[in-house]
Amino acid sequence: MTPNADNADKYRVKSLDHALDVVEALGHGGRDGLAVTEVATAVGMSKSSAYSILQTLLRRGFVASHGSGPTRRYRLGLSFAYLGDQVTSQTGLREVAMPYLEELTRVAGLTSRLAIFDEGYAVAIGRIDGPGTIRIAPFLGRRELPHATAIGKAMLATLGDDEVRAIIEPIGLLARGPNTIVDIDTLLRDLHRTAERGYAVDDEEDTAGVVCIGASVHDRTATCVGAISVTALKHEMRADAAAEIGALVRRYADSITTELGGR
Amino acid sequence: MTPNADNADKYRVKSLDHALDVVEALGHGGRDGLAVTEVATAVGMSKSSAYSILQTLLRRGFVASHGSGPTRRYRLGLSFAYLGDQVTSQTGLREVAMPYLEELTRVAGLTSRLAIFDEGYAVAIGRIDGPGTIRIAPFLGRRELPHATAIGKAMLATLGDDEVRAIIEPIGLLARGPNTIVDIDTLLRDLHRTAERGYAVDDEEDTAGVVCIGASVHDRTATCVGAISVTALKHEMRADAAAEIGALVRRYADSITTELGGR
DNA sequence: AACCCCGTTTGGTGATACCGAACAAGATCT
DNA sequence: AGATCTTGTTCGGTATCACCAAACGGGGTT
Repeated sequence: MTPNADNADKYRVKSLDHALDVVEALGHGGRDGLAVTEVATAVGMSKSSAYSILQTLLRRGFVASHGSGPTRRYRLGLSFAYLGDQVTSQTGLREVAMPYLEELTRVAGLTSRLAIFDEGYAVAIGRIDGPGTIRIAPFLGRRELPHATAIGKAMLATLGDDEVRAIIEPIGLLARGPNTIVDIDTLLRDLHRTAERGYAVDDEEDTAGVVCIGASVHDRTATCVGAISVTALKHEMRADAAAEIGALVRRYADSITTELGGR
Repeated sequence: MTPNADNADKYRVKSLDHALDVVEALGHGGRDGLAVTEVATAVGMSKSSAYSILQTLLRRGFVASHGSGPTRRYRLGLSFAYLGDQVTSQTGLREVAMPYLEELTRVAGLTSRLAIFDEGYAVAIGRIDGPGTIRIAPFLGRRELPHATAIGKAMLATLGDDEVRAIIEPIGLLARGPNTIVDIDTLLRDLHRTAERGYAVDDEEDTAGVVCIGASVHDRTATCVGAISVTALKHEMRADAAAEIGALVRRYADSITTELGGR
């Protein structure tokens, strides 16, 4: 028995893993949720197993359901809203930064975001939507590539070359947009320029047609604890406006840093 | 065997229930998280079981850990930030309402919130913090009593008396603050007045020293889909200011309703 | 009205979740 | 600095239970 024994199952609770599959499936399920059979096929398990898992999550408020009988559908419940808020609030950074983000969005007229580092990736923990009708980069909590985003490069630029290499090495320089930097030396040069001028620029490096400008935030020990950024469509931001916006973003980042007692 | 057979275990995945206990414990764990033993005692299970659950959640990004050896501590991971954002975004209401909330907070100088109905309770799904240093009612996703909050009463006031009774009956009129309405007839009178003037007032009914003013939001079928509110300390809001703020909140709620094509 | 589809229920069994106890490695105290 | 205590981590066995296949029943659709 135990034919291959990857050792990957050590301290793994299989049924919990299955339940997490269900949760993630529901997370991608969209507005009207998923039916039991859809969940079962999505995670590759039997209908009745999916049913039991859904019932358990339902009783605990982790999923909600509407409809009954053959029209019944399940989606994630409000418990996740509560826990997600707890997580993003646990970083005291968010409480301090959000008022500045609101002002930045109002002044610049652009969607702004707040992100932290998580195992080498940039993860947004706060967002203020701009007046535009289209929603750009709307996700919180999703890992984003550090070398392809303004928010990631702003944070990388605060580190030494060897630290950057150590972070990038396991992730790799994947091409995401038309201008993604896929060469480590080019990236390091870009980061040096970023450090000099005080703000990072993502010019269609992550998504075609989208430009971002970001700047880092520091705590009282002068270490980088996060970054803020604004996002715009390419045609909204002309080349000469970038420097102006960059200075603005940098100014707000510095204000947050100051309130944290940092730099 | 099966000595009492409550029938409560039907379609219950016990190990998943245990894992949810762990998640909730971590949710209340605060900034620096919980140690394995703390988790085990909090949920009432063995150390090794808690360890396996934590390891499984860790590998999936649902918890994060820092430290190692005897100083290792666990807290909820950023997956919850992502899923929580998904949940609150699934209600299209949030995307429409948040820009108005931002403006309302700026104009009124007070923390404002957006809430929906969830099985008779009011649940906040969006928030813009005001300039004050103290954080009032900061939670998202937590169920709040409908009869004791401005946001809840604003929604109740859009219903008929019998519907209100049907909602209140299973919940009860629990006393929360100094002025909580604990009598159903008094509540109904308050709701009638709320409907007439267009905004609800919570004058220390939920929390001592805190007053809230809320107004309901409607969709194109004229049914109430949620409510917004502002929160202030009692000494910040004089009696004559309430009517002014009430009209303001009501105006912003109407703007959201209009953008939804409603009323 | 008949068909079909899908949510719900049931029962059995092989896998496994849980526990108790031992091991190891920092932290704390003297 | 050394001893001791506390706490995270590992391991093995067994009663439990998570999973599946198949059957049931009720809406929705044609």
